[in-house]
Amino acid sequence: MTTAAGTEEKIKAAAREIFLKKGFAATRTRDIAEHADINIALLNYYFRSKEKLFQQIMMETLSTFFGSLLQIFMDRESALQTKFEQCASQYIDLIKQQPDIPMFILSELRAQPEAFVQSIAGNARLKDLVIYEQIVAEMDEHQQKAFDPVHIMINVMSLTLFPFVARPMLQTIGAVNPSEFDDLMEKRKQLIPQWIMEMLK
Amino acid sequence: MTTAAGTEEKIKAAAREIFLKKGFAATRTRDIAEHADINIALLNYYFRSKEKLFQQIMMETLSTFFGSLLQIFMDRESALQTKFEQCASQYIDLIKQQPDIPMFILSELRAQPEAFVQSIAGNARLKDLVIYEQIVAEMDEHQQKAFDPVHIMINVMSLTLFPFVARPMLQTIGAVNPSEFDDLMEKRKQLIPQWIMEMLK
DNA sequence: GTCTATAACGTGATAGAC
DNA sequence: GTCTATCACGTTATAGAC
Repeated sequence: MTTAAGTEEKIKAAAREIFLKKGFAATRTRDIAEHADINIALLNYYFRSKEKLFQQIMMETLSTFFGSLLQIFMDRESALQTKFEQCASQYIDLIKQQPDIPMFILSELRAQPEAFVQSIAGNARLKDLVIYEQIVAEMDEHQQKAFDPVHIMINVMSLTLFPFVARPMLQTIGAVNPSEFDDLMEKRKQLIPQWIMEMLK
Repeated sequence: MTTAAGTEEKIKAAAREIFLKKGFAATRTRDIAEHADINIALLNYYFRSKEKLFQQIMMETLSTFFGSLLQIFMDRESALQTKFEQCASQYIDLIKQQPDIPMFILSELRAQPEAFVQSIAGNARLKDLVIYEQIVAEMDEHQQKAFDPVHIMINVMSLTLFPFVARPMLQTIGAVNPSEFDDLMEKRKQLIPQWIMEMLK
């Protein structure tokens, strides 16, 4: 019952790093074990199987990814533009620290269509969010009803997350070089809210 | 030497479908063979190895994906807004037919950082494109120099491609339901160019 | 709890008959 | 060209000693 100093967490840290980088199928338990300075037997002792370990990592990652966002979206006090600013700023900071998160979630969610549905949703549907009401109100005020408000939500996510997801491609086609990518994203913290507000007018 | 009626193409079609859906690591040659109604031996007879087959699929996919785009971007006759319209329209049509293309390219490009560099780039760097010049000119005209023109290129791609990439996630969080997704993307053919032009003012 | 050794299995690839 | 049968290997998972 007595767990050696942080062994379990050490394994999880290694698993997180490798799963996030290579995805479930391309990851070998050997790599995780080696990276955590233990052996495969111990990995299975703690987590029973590669699959179980993966699910745990996935759940925690989803929680990190959606958790902070949900608070912003449900705040009844803050103005709409403030929400967009917080959202862009917070996401860009989070993903700078763990750049593989978006790609990981998107690609593993594609592979396992239904496995994680209840862990994400279950609670809130998009149209129940405070931010969604605010978008609708803002569009009404400008007699702007030319399109579905869902586009706005999609755009916030697109403009924020896509650059991280597409980073290898963007570098390959020479759109950005590695050193200036961070500055570019820093600047987008300010630009994205502006662009989005403009779309509502 | 005599190839049986379309066997090679039949295998490639099956490989394309499965590789695009599951990626290299998660795909088994057995699945491809079964799907093509042949056996593994024949697959290796034609393509020597899983890796070789994959590379062929990848090259063709990259060519499909970037080929048509490059023509639009290099056209000296068409106006900037026209380019954005063509780009959004053409891409959305293309990806509607093969919805897995963007995710496939992005995730496999991450896995194989340098393998396909020369096949994509080699020819044109972003800043040599006609469209890039036009964006710079348009921003000058509006005394709009508040940000790097590269943001605009990134935004076109983000707004167009991200919804496809994030489709499983968007459905999971109840942002869109499967039946209305196509309509949403159809509408974006018109919206994206408008949004982008607005950003330049 | 942690290790070594090994079992059990799945996968990519080939040999050889037709 | 296409098949069946099989090999060779890598991987996950477990048994059992410490």
